Parts: sequence; C-alpha cells; structure tokens
Amino acid sequence: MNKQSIKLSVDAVVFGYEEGNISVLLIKRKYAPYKGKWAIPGGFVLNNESLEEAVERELHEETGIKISYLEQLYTFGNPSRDPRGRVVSIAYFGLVRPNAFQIFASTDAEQAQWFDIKELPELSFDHREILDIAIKRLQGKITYEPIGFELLDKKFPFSDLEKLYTTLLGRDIDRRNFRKKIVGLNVLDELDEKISKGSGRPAILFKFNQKRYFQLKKEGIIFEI
Amino acid sequence: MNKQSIKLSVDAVVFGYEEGNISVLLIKRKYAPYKGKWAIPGGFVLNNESLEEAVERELHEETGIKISYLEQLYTFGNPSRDPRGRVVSIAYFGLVRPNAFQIFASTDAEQAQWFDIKELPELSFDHREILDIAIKRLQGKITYEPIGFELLDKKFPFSDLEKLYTTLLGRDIDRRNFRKKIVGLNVLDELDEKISKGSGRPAILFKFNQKRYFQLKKEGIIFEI
DNA sequence: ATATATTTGCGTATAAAATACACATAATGA
DNA sequence: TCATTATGTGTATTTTATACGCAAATATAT
Repeated sequence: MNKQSIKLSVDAVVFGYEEGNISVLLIKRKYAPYKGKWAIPGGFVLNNESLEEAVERELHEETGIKISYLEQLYTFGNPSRDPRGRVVSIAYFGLVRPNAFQIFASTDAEQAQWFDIKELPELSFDHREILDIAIKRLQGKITYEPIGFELLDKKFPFSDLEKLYTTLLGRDIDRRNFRKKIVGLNVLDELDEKISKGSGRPAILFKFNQKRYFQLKKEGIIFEI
Repeated sequence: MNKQSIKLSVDAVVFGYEEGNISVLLIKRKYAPYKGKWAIPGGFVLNNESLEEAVERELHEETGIKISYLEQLYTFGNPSRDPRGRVVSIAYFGLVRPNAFQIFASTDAEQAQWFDIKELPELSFDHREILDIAIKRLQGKITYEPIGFELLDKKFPFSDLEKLYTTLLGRDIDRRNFRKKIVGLNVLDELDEKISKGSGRPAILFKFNQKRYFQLKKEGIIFEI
C-alpha cells in the first residue's frame, strides 16, 4: 500500500445576524487555486493542534475575528474536491453579530467580507455545498434549541427577538402565540425600562435570564414555532 | 511551517438489533497498539477513495460484512487520541440485523464479534467515547425518523415493531397509543395472514409500505413516542 | 371439556398544546 | 386633534398527546 498523502483542513461557516439580515463571512483568496475567488475561511490543520484550535486559528488569521464556540458541521472528503490533491475538510459553523467584530484580512486572504445570504458570490471548491448544508443545519437548530442570547443587545424589545426568529426561519410567525411561548419558557426577564424608536407605542425592554437560557440549551428543548 | 503529518482514518459503529437486544460489532485488534484489545472496526483512508468507500471497505475487510448505508457521525481529532501519532478519524454509524450477516475477521482483526450494548469490553483508543456519542445519536434519530424497515422481517406482527421501539428507546411505551400513531402514519400495510407464536391470540401480519416509509424518512417527521 | 394464562386488538374520555384571530394602548408626526 | 404606527394582550377552537380497561383468540394445564 502506498503511503497516505491526504491533507486535512478545516473550514468555518460563520453566519452573522443583524436586524433582519443574515450574512456569511467570506474571504477572497490571495493564492491559487481559485485566486481572487471568494471562499469560506479555513486552512490546513497543524500537527499538534486540535481541530477546534485549528478552525479558530484559521478564522482569526484570515478574517481577524475570534470565535470561541464553533460547532462541528460535517466532514467533506470527496477525492476531487480540491484541484491541488486530496484534501479532506472538517467544516464548522457558528452564528454571531457581525458588528461585534472588526474584520480584517490577512495571510491567505486578500479581503474578508460579510455577504448577505441571498446575494452570494460564486464560491471556490465545494464551498457552495458546504454553505448549503450549514444553512439547513442552522434552520434545524433553531427549532430545538433557543437562539438569541448571543445575537441581540443585552436589553432588547420583544420585537427584536421576533424579527430574529422570522429572519432565521424565513417565514412569518404569529406574534401573540410566539410571545406566549417564549414567556412560558421563563427565559426572559422583563425590565423596568422602555424604548421608543420612532413612531408607535414604546416597547418594554427584556434581557435573557442567562441561567435559564443555558439550562434550556442543555436540555435541548423542542421548540415548535 | 512543518509539513503536515496527520493520518486520516474512518471508523464504523455498527449497531445490531434483534428481538429486544441491541448489540454493536467490534473487532479484536491483531497488531499494536492495543493488540488483543477490542475496537470499533475501521482503518486508514486510501488516497483515492471517498470517505464512504473507505469506511465500507474497512468494515468489510475486518468483519466480512457489507453495509451500503452508513451515516456520518462525527470527526474525532484530539491530537493524543492515537499513541502512534496524530490520527484524525471520521466516524460513521449504521443499524442492521446481525443475523442477516455472516461475520468473519480478517486483515487487522483477529476476531469480530457482536457485543450486547450493556456488556461491552474495554475499548481501544477513544472508542468508548465514539460509541457513547453514537448511542446518543441513535436514540435521537429514532424520534425524528421512522426506523424499522431494515430491522424487521418482511412480514411482522405489530408487537415486533413495538419491541423494537421499546428496546431502542430503553423505556416502555403505551401499546395502544403507539399503534394508533403508527397506523395514523399510513406506513404499514395490513396483510391477510396471521401468525401464532406460542400462547395468546394470533397476530395479524403487517409489512412496511416502502414508498410511504421512505417518503416519511425524507420529510423527517417529528415522532414523539 | 373446561378453566386458566397469555397475547392481541381496539375505543373513549381527558388533558395539554398549537393555532387562529381582533382590538385597545401609547407613542409620533402631520 | 387626527391619522399613523408599533406594541401589548385574551379567548375560543382545533389538534395532538395521554391515560386507561376489557373483550377476543389462542395455547396449556387440569
């Protein structure tokens, strides 16, 4: 048997959510193959780092952002997925607030940029497939796990949470029933403050009850919106 | 940067279900490390085969069984998981009827054997962790996807299906409500035959309606038993 | 042959959850 | 002060899940 000559890489699909928009962080490749094309950030795993360390490092090197929790998505190993030779890639994904990060390209990336999920450029390698699988997973995830804590302001009106869900689910939900459900989970603490943005009745501000929130995440609620 | 020297392997967690027992297929390692110890079947990926080809090949080589659908489970990449050096392993899992296969050990395996899931031997590498994750996944899977077609006889009494579920879930279910639910899914065709095994009223035989069954699998029903 | 044990087959009542739906309130701006 | 806009709330209906018990058809023991 010939010696194994397979390279191992990691890729990070980082979604950004903000005010009704979902975006994904891409880099423009500085070197061949696919030089000048957009791609999901990622790169080769070093010999002595864990996969998680690798994906966080690559993401940081190429885009300047540092994310401490990325979830493993899937491993892509089609023998012809990389023109340079056999490369198997372990894809991770995460969801963040784009404005919480200053992005700047470096190392293998000529540029790093958020793209609206509906206006994606052509992607390198099999990255379009990876992204499609990540989107599916994101949609599934939201129905069995509470999401939001990391994506909203510390204090937020209920409508922000509602918008988050309609955006991620890609469809309308009944405002009253949604509120009842969330309130029933006891995951929100009502504050004494109100916020008024433009016309309309001012909204009460809420914050997440961290303890309860992480407890729910752990339990893995089923959350039929 | 040093050249990457990471090896890539695949592992197959194959569960067997039969008459109220869940087992898992293990091999006894012929060579060091962990020589003589039990392990999940698996091995290194060849340069030109896909990951799925690799895992099916290794499983066949080591245990003699040929399974065409294994689902990707998770990728394990802890730098110290293998004493020989850095080995990243992509684990797959599947569920079969043990008696449908003739197992025989070869290549790296000194022996291949089904173990009851409650009477597992000590395992090599991080295989215990892999197995635990596979078990969790199996339990989750059964609640959002119909399972059974591949695990029961072509014609079977309802009680066989019931036993399958109680076994995989590890708890009792209400016989009447379970039957109502399954019948409501229209996934079974009632036959004109009956079967009598020992004492008790003879049972009507059913078969799965293949078309409907695979449609449900595809749709991904949520199936609160 | 009769009684007993065993397994299958089935229906109904109750509780819980999901859904559908409309109007009052508190602000802004013309 | 009137129109507009966004927020906040309750109730009725439908659907789904759960709880629960008894009759039918067979084998086995007496």
